Amino acid sequence: MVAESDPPTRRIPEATVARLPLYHRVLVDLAARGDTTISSDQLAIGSGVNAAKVRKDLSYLGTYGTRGVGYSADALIHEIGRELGLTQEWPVLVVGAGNLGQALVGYRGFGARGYEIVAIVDSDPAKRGLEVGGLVIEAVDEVERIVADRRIAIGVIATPADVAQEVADRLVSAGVGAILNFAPVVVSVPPTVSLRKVDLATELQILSFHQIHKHGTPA
Amino acid sequence: MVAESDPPTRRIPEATVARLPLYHRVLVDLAARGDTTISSDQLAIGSGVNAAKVRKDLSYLGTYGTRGVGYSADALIHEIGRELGLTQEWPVLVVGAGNLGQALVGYRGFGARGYEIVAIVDSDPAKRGLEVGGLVIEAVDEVERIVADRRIAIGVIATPADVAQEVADRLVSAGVGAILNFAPVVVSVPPTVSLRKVDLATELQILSFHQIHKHGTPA
DNA sequence: GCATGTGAATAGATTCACAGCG
DNA sequence: CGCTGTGAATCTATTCACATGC
Repeated sequence: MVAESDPPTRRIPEATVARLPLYHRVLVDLAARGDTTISSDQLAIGSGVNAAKVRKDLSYLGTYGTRGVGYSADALIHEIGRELGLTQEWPVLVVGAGNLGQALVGYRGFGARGYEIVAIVDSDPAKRGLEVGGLVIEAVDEVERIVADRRIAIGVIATPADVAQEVADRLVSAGVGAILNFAPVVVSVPPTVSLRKVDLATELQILSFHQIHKHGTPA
Repeated sequence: MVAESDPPTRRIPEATVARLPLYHRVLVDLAARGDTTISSDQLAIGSGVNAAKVRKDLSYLGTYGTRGVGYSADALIHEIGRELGLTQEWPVLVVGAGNLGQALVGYRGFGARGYEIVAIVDSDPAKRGLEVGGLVIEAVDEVERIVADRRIAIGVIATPADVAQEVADRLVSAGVGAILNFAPVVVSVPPTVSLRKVDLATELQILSFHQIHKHGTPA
């Protein structure tokens, strides 16, 4: 006989990964209201996705539900949190202390615990030494030191587009393993580095596309 | 014989729509450098996607390329711009004048022309009348008037999560047809309204997921 | 009985590979 | 000959529908 020891941890599809943070948030909310058991239907309603999808997504994590009953809120919160890395601290470095960079620093909590911005740098010498949201703006030259000293794994690019690639290169060679890019330009990084993009202009353009193409084509 | 009049405008897949802004930006950049003809390979390199995908995407718009040559930069820029609605003005209303709302207003140009923030409102009476980025913060009660007077089609939610749904409802009933939601919560809107979400915490969590699951599972 | 968990079916997106045409 | 445009193949994601087990 073949012993089936630990749950073989199936590979989690990317689309599922993108929904886990959502589920986590909804679960925390429901648990805060006192719900201790949560059905896929409740989770589906709270997160705006189909219940079958919820179940399929959660099945990739293992078997945390009870048939006829639902999922244990605590167990699921714990498990999703573990997968997402919410059990550890993720100090974040922001590059670029313009409008956006400063807002990010001011955005205390960042909507989620564990992701604290611990440093912000800018290439403009005039900005150096200024305080923003409790942090002192440092020089870009300090990136390597900051990443090493503070064990930074995630860098945020909040610079103008034209320097974004060079900033990305610098973050990567300083040892950052993940980058969140707000600059409206495609940056490339080695395959070992994770990269995500947040692009306001793109979002607005997608919205106006849909406005224009509302079912009966308007004027 | 059957006359085939205008290009039957195939339905553009959502994944393609999301890439059109990217192509547009790359094309504008290349055209600014003097390139008048652009191949799918060049576009692919500039936008970081596969060349076959570029061609397939562009084929949904119609036939704008010349075999053996490439695409006319001007023609493509014009056509993509038309699809995305870049030929018209899209006045934007921001709800919430906290850190993020103020940064958005200050983010002049918004990375793209045509999407100008023309008003910002906040529920806090103490903020009313303050100027931010050339705009005076108005009361939330003014939303209906502002949307009607300024012909606002796109609303941006930059409030805390707990009021996001009520803000969304208000924007919808005021007549806004598209919403960009920055609050870390799922809001629902009628199917006639387009909705997109930008969620910093989610992005960071996806990044840390990938950090943790870097091929050889680390400690 | 009831809600999970999951194979099977379907839909959607990406990639391949090459015919078609300037 | 080179690059577009596109059917066909593949891969990924979603949805269905029901067997499974508390």
